[in-house]
Amino acid sequence: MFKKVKSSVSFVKLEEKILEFWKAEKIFEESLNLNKGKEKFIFYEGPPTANGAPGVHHVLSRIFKDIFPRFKTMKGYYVARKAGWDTHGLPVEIEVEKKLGINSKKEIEEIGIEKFNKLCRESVMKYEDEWKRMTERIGFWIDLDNAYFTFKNEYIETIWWILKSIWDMGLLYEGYKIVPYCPRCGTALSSHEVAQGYKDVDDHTVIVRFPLKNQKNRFLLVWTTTPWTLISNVACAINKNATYAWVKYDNELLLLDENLIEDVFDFTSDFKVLERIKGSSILEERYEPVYDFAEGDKNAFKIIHGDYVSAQEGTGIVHIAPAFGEEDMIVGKENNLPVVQMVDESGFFKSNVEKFSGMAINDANPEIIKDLKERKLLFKTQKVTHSYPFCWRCDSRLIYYAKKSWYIRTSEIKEKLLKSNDDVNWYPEHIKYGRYGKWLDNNIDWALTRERYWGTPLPIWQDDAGHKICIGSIEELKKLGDNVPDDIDLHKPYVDNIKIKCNICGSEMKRTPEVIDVWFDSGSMPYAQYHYPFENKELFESNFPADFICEAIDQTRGWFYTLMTISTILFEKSCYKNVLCLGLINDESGQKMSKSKGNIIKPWDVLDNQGADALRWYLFTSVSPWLPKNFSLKGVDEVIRKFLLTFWNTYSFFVIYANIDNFNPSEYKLDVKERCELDRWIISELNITIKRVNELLDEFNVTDSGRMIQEFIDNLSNWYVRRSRRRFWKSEEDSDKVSAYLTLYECLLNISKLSAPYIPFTSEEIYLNLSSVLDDKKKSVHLESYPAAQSDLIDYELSYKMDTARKIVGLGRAIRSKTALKIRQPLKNVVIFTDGNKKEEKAIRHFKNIIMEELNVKEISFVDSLDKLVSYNIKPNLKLLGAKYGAFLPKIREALLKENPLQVAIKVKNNKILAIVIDSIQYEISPEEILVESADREGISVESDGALTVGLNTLLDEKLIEEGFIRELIHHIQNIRKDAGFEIENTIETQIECSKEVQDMIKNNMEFIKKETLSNILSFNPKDDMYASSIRISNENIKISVKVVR
RNA sequence: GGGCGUAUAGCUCAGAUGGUUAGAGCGCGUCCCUGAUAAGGACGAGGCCUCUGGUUCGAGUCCAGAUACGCCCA
Repeated sequence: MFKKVKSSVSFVKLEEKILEFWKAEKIFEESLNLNKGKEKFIFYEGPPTANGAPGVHHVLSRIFKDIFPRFKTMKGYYVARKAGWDTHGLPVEIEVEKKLGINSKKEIEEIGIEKFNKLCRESVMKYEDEWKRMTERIGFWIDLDNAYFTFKNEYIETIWWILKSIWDMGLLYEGYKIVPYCPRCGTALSSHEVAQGYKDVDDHTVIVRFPLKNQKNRFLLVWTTTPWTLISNVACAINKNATYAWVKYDNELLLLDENLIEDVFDFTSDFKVLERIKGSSILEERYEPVYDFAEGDKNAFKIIHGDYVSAQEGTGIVHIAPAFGEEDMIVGKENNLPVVQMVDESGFFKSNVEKFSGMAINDANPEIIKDLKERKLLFKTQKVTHSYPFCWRCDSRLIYYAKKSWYIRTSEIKEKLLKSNDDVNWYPEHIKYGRYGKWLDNNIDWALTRERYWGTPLPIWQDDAGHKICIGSIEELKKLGDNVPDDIDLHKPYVDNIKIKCNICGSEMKRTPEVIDVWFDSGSMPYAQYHYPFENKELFESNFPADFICEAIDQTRGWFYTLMTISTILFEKSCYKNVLCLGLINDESGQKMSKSKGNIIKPWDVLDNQGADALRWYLFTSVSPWLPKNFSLKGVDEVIRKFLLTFWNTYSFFVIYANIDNFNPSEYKLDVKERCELDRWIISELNITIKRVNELLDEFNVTDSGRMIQEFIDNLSNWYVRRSRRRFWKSEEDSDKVSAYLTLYECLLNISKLSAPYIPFTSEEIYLNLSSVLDDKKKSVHLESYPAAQSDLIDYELSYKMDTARKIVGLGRAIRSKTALKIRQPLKNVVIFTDGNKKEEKAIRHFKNIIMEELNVKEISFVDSLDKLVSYNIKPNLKLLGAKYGAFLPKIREALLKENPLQVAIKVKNNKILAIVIDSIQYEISPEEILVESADREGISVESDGALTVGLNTLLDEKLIEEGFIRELIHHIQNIRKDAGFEIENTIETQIECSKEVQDMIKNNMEFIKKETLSNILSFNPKDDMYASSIRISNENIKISVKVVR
């Protein structure tokens, strides 16, 4: 029979046992083999970095990456799941720097790149074990043994092939752009790093007077927060659509945005607006440079237009230094402005900046302000507080700095990218043309290179004459390069040692020193994971594009973008069709989890105490995946209590009774149509659930489908099983009992399959036990087919009827609660008013037995008018009538109270005017002047929900009281049995000591009591060897003794 | 500063296409029920559905604006 089930269960232990089972029986491998050769569902794993410990947010993405492959596998698809690891980049380098106790490029180069990169390689998989352990423990099925690693030669070779393709298309170029740069560390930072370091600081902003060329006493008022950048000034930007004003002040004419006059001249009233002009009218005007390092460039020092210039702050005239600002660089390019770079890579002014030569730029600000003041060019300085980025490692101010680096001309393929995006389904949808679409719309070229060490080297060699060649494979490198070792490691410094002879001029070409952005590594995974096109051509082609990818929402600008960009360049389409975005995880109070706040929840704390299924279910169902989650351990506990345990206990109930009855479901067959209505109802509910869950999962909707399963479990446990309990208890085996067993069995078995992708452990345990009696059982629930709904078993009308019956029961129980009449006390009847709703009435009649049983009443009846349930009191609205009739009010009141309350109430209800006659004079009383209160009729108590009203007859006669008393007595005997520790199936002897009256009542109900309490003997002679307990029912003292008999 | 999202009970969340009295779970209080259950049921307290305008016979829902928070980007 079934394996014995304890109702107390440790999910953590259970899961560990299942993990061993999966491993021993190679269930994952088998689930793959099962569908080999069948239609594929293609999943791409976005590679995590394993040089840090995994957090809860990693669990989140990994379980969402798990559930769909599991679901699709059960639907018969072949779902390959190749793991991958992101292994390059600054995070790895920083980890090693920390270990070495250094933090600058200079120190790295002193140690030697060879040694440094060796340490990087070693540190990359530092937390691999913990990642593997976590991955397995949460039940994420992925092929870790054949994972791709971005640092492997084969992987890099594919990237080289991609880069060469891009090079051949003419989309790879070297440019001069602005990067966030830490002068102390000598390196550009990634945007992610910059975002970490914003701080609010007080800065001096300055307004400087720029003299217009050949126009005496006319000045531009130019605003900047970084005076040191004035050294590199080459232009001033205005907005051509804005209106500017010439303001007379101190015998000079100053130009600024008309909307900012008040702000700028707030220190004086001694100014006068002379003229207003359109911005466009002064475009191209020349001015005298404040600092001239443009070396006579013809285009420098004029007024240009900048879209972004606004009247928000400053003067509406912005100084342009293309070397130190991205927007400056862009407008600089548009206007052919020179880039004047007067700052070296360590953040010091170069030697030819006479007055400030060798000065650190941040120290130079006061000096420059002083200089401007002396030269009478300073108009005003002001303090402002704004947020500014600092280096998160060394806390020095970052600068935006023009550097040479390599770019992919993605702006040129923007239209293609937009088209690729059109074909992608985003979850949630708004990302598609919102955050992501807008990002594509504003596409700028991809800054590809980093001047770092541990990364994929850019495969471009060049000579002094600027001739360049891009290498696309190891073979090509060996062919063209000098002395390339057979086992060349494609990383720095080895690859840097290779020289190539230029085929144009014959001189020596050296590799450009940069490595590439790690995001290019991960964006290349569709190809590089299979070493395409050098190997596995067919394998790649049959696994492209992906049906499904899933990562956190911050990847819109990361992996989601780089994947799509590379595939669009190579194949003119997106390499993924469906993408699910996940929200961030905060702590319980909505705070970001961070080390400094100490509010980090470690996955193991949850996994070791509450278990993986509880965590999975919590993350799946608590809130839509893309919304931020406030993680709460209490929430996980609630999952255990409300869902897992309810499921488990229903299952345990079934197994306990099936074992007692030796019931083997595989030996019976009973068509659902021949089962009783309650059974057909729950089977219908089951199929509705199966249908909806399938539909929702096809739309990648985990949350709603999970909630549906939970609701079904609740219905199964708290209505179906509760209603059916007696059917399982009864000793004879008839078709009703068989029907009950089969129905509950089918529900549980189906739910174990339906829930398998969500809670792979618990579902496995339940499935294995329940299916053990079947001929066509599978070795694991995960090798089963996913349940498909049988639409002929769905009966929506029955659902409606049951809902209605349950509504009545709810109202009836409310009345009992209100009137303090226990359910055990039988009542005469329940009376229902449906206000003419025939459908509702039909439903109630249909389930009247259930209603009567649940409410413990003898009869059920309907009334066609509410008056039969409720009586009315009417009262004059004294506030209104008083104002109207004043002293005559008492007479009105007297007359009103003589009226028939019911008829008045009906009039008021129908909004009709009531006419009353006092002393032959007719008075008209409007409905709002009368207050109607409904009250319970004598002996009847009501509750209503909308138009539906339920009344319970609360009058008790002697017979009902006796019956209630007996039920109460039985209840107590049952409790005493339980206290005495008897088994459920034990038969007992019961002895009762009580008054004569109670004895009479017991004698009247002897057989019933004996049957209910499984008492063979029931009499009034207590003995010493029995378990005894004294109770009190309705002021009667009763002593009950019990013992087991054979 | 820009883009996107979110805002409903103390907490976590539901509330197609506008339509009676805005719901559930947790927590709290008071009862009730219980021979699968660590459970279940009833009642109660607790809601300017963030705010301000607008559209409409009617707005939590649609529109505009504001505010706060989050994410992304400057």
